[in-house]
Amino acid sequence: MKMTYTIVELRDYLKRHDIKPSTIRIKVLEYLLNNRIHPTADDIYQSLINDIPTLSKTSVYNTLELFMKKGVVNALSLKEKELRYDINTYFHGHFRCEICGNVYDFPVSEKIIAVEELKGFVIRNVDINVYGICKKCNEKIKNKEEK
Amino acid sequence: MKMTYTIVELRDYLKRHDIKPSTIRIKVLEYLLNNRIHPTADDIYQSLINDIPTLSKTSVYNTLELFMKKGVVNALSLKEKELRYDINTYFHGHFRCEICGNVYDFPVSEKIIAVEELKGFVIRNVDINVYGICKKCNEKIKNKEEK
DNA sequence: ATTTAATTTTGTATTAATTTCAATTTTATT
DNA sequence: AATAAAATTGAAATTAATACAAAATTAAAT
Repeated sequence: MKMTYTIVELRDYLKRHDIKPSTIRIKVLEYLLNNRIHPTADDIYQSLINDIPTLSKTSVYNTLELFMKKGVVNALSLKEKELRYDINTYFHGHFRCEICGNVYDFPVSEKIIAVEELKGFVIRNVDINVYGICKKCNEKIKNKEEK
Repeated sequence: MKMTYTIVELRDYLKRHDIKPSTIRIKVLEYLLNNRIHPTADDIYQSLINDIPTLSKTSVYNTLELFMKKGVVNALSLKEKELRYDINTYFHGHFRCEICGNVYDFPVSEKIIAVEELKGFVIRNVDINVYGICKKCNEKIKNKEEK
């Protein structure tokens, strides 16, 4: 894992979001900031269990729940069994490749929800989820066909 | 339930989608066409169990799985435990009210995914999911505050 | 510093939607 | 009617997520 953030930075990040910085919370935050792969709770757990041998899954869930409430992460519901978590809370879309399973970010205009039919509706959250085959996997398929 | 479709129409609808029209499939299709509430598998099961007392949940899941494969329905993943199913396969967005739980449709331009970052990507499906408070629930809240 | 209170973390048990799969039933074919 | 193919059932398994009480840690108060 890349070590891009100091403990002080991580603590401050949490404090700014009104979260008391415990060891677990700092580690989960560090993982999310350094691994922008839209991980599942289990991804995070598996990665941290080496560092914190006493870590429980419940703690990971608790932490993510708190992070969501405080606006640190967003949950992604991508037609999979497991939820994924995204530390990038800026407005953007997600593309999940049906072959490799990777999730890509892409920019979207917020204007798309400025429609007559939603006047009077209070909008809290917008998810743009696209499913298909990513560029890499598509090129692999093309190469095979050409041989 | 509104009776808007004849058996012949339902059978033809399935046949056109390359699905052999069994009783269960006709009933599930009829329910989906007449109840455009984005139902869960359980909603469908609970509604049909009166008509077909021997119906099993597995059959509902099997039918929905087949319908998805054949492009009759789309599954909605709205950050709930259960998946919902939508017989309207035209491009549109979904708004789920966090208070009443209702899911509303709204129009979206397909252009939103015409971005540079997705060039070379094969797009199979697009979900636009919006979360918040619907007009009705919002007006109720406003009225309470005014009293 | 020690006691007390508050918070966080853990671990086990539970929940519930979905899946698996073999057995049964129904439908279609010869 | 017999046989083959397809659809349906029901029970068991799976598994992500939740609930919650006990344990551990941290913070506050004396």
